Amino acid sequence: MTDILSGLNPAQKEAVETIQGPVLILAGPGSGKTRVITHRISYLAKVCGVSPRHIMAVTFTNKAAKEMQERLSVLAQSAARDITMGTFHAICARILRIDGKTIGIDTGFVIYDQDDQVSLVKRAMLALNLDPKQHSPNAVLNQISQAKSQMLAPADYIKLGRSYFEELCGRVYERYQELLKTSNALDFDDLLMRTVELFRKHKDVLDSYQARYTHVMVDEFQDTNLVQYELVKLISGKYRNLCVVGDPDQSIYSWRSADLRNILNFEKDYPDAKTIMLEQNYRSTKTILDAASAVIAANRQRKLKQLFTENEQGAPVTLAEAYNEAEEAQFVANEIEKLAGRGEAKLGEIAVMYRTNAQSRALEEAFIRYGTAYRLVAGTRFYERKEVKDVIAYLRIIQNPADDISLMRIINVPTRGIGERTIADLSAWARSREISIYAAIHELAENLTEKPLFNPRTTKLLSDFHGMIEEFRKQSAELPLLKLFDRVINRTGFQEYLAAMPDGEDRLDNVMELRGVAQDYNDLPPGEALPALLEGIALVSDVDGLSESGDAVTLITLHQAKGLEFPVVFIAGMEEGILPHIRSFDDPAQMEEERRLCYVGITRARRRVYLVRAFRRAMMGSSNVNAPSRFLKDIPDSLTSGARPWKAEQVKLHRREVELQAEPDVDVNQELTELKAGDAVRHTKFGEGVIISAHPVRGDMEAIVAFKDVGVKKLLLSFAKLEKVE
DNA sequence: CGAAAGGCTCTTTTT
DNA sequence: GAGCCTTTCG
Repeated sequence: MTDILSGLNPAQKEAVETIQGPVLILAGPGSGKTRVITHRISYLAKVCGVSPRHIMAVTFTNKAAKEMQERLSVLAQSAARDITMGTFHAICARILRIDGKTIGIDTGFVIYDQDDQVSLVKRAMLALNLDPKQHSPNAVLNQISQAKSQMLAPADYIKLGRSYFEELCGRVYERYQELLKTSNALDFDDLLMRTVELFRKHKDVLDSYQARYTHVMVDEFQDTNLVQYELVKLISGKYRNLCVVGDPDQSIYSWRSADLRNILNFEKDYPDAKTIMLEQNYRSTKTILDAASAVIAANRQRKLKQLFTENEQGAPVTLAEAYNEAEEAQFVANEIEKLAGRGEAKLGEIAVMYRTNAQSRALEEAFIRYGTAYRLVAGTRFYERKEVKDVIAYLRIIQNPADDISLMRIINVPTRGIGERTIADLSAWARSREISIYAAIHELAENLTEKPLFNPRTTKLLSDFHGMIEEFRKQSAELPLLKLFDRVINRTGFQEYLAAMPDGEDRLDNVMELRGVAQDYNDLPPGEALPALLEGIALVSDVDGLSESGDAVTLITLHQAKGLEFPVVFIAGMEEGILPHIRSFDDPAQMEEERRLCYVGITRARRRVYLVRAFRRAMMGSSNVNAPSRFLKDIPDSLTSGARPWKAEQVKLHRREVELQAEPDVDVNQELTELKAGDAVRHTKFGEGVIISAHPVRGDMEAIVAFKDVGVKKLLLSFAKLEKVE
């Protein structure tokens, strides 16, 4: 047991040993937080003899939960598995599967993701004769989600409604909940809110959970919302051994209703709480820590910490600038090649971080050109692909035919002659009777309606579809999951349908990848495998797929990077409008969050940080000139090296230099590079024109040319037969 | 009804 | 630049 405490500093030791009552651990970046949590659990189990069954540990991602479980090597595997560990959403889903029926939730419920939620909002709006083009369904959904995060039922929300928009959202919210109910579905917020509802309405259920969980721990507490806080208050209510760990400076999810007040007010809610500060950083060099501190120091909403490190000074933070995002990416790829070449860092030790997902594209292209291995952290993007979602929709319908959103997705995919008109009529009819669409089809197919709603042809089509789904449903109880999966792919004609598409092979690959995911569940009994698979899919997070294996550069958003660390970190897009993001400009609170985001990024690094910016950046088609990020100016010169300050002239000079550089792996045809903006040219087919712009692309030159007769064209100069005209 | 083509909006971040 | 929706034609 001494080994559990050995190697910990006094603050860490205190955090591990304080197991009675409420505890707030304020853990700066790199302060050994994860270590403290795992040691604390080990300590509880091994030293204090607390049964793992009585411990709950809430993590921010599934990956964090899995890793923690692995790190609990002091404990036997089976003991580690007995600990309730996972994200709030996963834990709540488990609770509702077991006890949800007490508040009227069917155990077979499906979980709606963002995509499904938007579709559902649209349906709700259409049903209310509201135009989804007038009010963005996304904005409405946002309001609904906010309401749910404050545990406001539609009626409560409507009462509060002040503006016209809020009144509208209230009505949509009401209908939205009705649709969820008929679809036997819960959205992400429901998982949390309805668990609270369960506990509040059914004291006996709450009692049983309270009796079980003598010790509750919550990681990343700064990113919890009010419902989540309420949840842990309830669950830990009997024993009050609640330990929350977090860092207000790393709170970056307010847009998801995370509420900084949770952590700032914890001591008020629990006056007897013990607060422990972990202030020694073991991760970063002194320089990196100083730079990060300089950035965060400008925030007003803070709980002050005195971070320090005994690590060496280390290299200065490298500042770099590029003309545009392509050049920025090239700089990053080039620099990584140098680092790897010098043996300074392996590819797997390097991460490139950015504010928006769209920024990954240019970086990927550069890495492809350089032949640099990389992995893009975007696991859920895979599940967002059409073909993947379609197959999932079939699987969901099999488990839960009431799922209208999934049904609408696939009722005519692949096309089977059930058109828009039919679907509209069907859905209106179902709504008028307050039954699900599938239930309506069922009645048609079984001839349960008094008078025929559709012509014989349509009725036949619908009843064929019904027969097929019924067949699947019967098989799902008998067949192993993979067999069922294959049956669905074949019987629906999905395979041929994809094969016939232009990019069919890729899409088929994706479906096969999904099959690979299903394989993990294949050993479960037929009745259990499908629900388990669907729940697994619904609750994955992006970083969950991030594997340690393979030597590759990690491309990751700043949000996803929270909780991770890398020896070398690049942050790309250090520009006004990107980081800080333009949407935060008019709101000081949001601006502070951008600052925290920057802070999180810098503090991920152990040895080296590069902050890179582009002078010009293409966004949503058009190209903008961006000023350097204000955060760069907060880092003292003494900590940095590289380009500064930025002047337009310098950028232009730099640009010229880079243009003169040959591409790294391909020789650009000298003749091609001689064509430049303003040159008059002649094309064999398009006739005469003028070059508007020319820039290098993958060892080639791409030119935008305005032709006299045929208008503006984009051409690759190696292919296009362009002749210079004097 | 279905395929193809053109026009439109959107992108912050995600369990 | 891309996915989604609408329009148009067969």
